[in-house]
Amino acid sequence: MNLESTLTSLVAEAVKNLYNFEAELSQIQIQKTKKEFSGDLTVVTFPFVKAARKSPEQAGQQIGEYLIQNNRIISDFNVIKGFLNLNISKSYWLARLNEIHANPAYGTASEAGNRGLMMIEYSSPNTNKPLHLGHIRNNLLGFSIAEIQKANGWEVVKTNIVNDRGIHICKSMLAWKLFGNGETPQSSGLKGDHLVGKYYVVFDKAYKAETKELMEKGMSEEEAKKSAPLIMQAQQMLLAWENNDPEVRQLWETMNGWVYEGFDKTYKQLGVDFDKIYYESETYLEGKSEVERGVELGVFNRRPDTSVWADLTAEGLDEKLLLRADGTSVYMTQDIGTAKLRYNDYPINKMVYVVGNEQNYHFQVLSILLDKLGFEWGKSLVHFSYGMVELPEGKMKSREGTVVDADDLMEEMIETARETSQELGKLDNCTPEEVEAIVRMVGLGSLKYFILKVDPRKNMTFNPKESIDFNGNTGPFIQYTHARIKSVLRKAAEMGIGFGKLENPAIDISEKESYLVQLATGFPSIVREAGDEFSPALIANYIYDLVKEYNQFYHDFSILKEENPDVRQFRLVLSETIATIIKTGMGLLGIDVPERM
RNA sequence: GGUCCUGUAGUUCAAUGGAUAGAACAAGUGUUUCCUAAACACUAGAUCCGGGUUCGAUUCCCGGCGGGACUACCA
Repeated sequence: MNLESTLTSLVAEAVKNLYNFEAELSQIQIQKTKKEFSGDLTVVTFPFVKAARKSPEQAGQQIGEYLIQNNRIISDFNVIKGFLNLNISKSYWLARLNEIHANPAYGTASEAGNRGLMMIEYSSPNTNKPLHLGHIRNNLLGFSIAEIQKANGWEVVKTNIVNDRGIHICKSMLAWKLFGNGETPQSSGLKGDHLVGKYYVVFDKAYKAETKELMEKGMSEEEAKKSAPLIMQAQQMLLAWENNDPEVRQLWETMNGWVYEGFDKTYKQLGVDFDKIYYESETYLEGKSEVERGVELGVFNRRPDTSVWADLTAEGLDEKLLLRADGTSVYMTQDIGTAKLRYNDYPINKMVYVVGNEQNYHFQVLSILLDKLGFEWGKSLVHFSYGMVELPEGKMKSREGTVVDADDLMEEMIETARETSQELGKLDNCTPEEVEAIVRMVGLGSLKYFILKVDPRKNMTFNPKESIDFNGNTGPFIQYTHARIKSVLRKAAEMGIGFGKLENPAIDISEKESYLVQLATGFPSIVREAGDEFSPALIANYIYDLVKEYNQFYHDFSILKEENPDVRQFRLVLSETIATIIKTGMGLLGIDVPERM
């Protein structure tokens, strides 16, 4: 039983005995004492003053006295208005520190997978262009949430649905065929996804030129866009693809293959991975047959022009198209099919989609449609919706070339980390391999932390210059603290100073130190909360707090020179504990922490 | 028009309904015989507006105003 719940029942008991009042557990609020006040934990006594018929101060005083008489953990208390501040005994904190220190998996669930199977879809790229900054947020959030849910006892299947078919890839294919001169990743030296993306841009330019020309001949913009030769050829290509035209299929396989090679490198650099990849080309037919089934069930209806619609006006939404008049499927159709296949493949207890908030409506509809089709899990799917990433100059627009490319950005972050550590002479004693590994961890850590510390729902501004900062609430600041602690511990080992279980409960530790232990004891509940709320930001900000507190206390403190061996041992144990929490916590964010830097 | 998200220092971000709304960046000044100064300390500045619920509201509810997304026979 943890301290909070012990105290909660104690307070309930106190209130009952003192005032003959049966408090509900939710009325008893235990919180960390604010830094400016003396004490470790605070009981809010406002809810009891009515029943007690006492002033808040008197009630606090009485409850405090009761607690101190009936419990050895509490050593002292003070009352300010309706707040009863409790001091927890030092020996309690020492005992807790021993417990935490002895558990290398501290903060993560002891039994893996006992809560069921959670499938988490994230990334979900189109194959016509490389990944950009927006995908980075998606990938980092998806991966981190998966790690956090694992730590909370879920079995997790990470999945990716690749949009490998459709008009977009046909545009790239057509442009490559017409203007590519047989260029390949090998011949051009371009990464595969970048090469295919290049031809997507080529298409767009040529297409624009065509529509402009048509408009100059007096055609309306809408008409011109529809009848430009290039777009018509692309549509024909899509049709040929659906009809299994061997030549088109061959080109499609080749170009998608290039893209996958490129994506693999990006994913690897970013440190994310998947357990199962679905391809839309393999799932979209399933969606069509599900929609047909819906028509037979009478939950969808077919119009005279043979297109199929779902009427969602009863749910306060509009009507939604599911199959076009020509029988081809739309995005929604495919998602229905993919969902069904997934549930056939895995015994899923919870399905999570990590997809941007521009698709909130889509998932609202998907949930209802699956429910209408009779899937009992339809209603309970989770759309983990996150906000857009904007640049200081505004939104990213591919047309205006303001998109930040994922590969370039990662490379830039690593280079900056390299330059900074060179300037500071930090890595002079390291081998080239070590340097490489460290600057990579730091550069990527900086990027990842910057993105994950923000509430996912909010749109965020990414400033490439400011993000490459190594001070303040940043990844490198946390990594640095970890490295520094490790350095002290190495030194201790060299000096032959051992430290294990703390035996002497009588040593005098300061308020600050017991506060640090207290913060450390809060780690598991933070992990749990982050799981419940799907919030990596919670963990990020907790670790920053911990690190900041630790630095304030130890920045000029010579642990190894401490004369009293018991105190020295305590500080080493505390430091190592904090290093472990940093490592575990950052691990949940997908961020590596170096042993030295 | 409709649905959903969002509004906190100059900027980027915090705050289970609780105490004097926290950090960081940016500016200035200090602190290294020491384990790593990529650090630490000190100095100013903010809850969009109006109601309601409550002992108590940045938080919950209602109404404005501002920002964003969606509302495609695109994916």
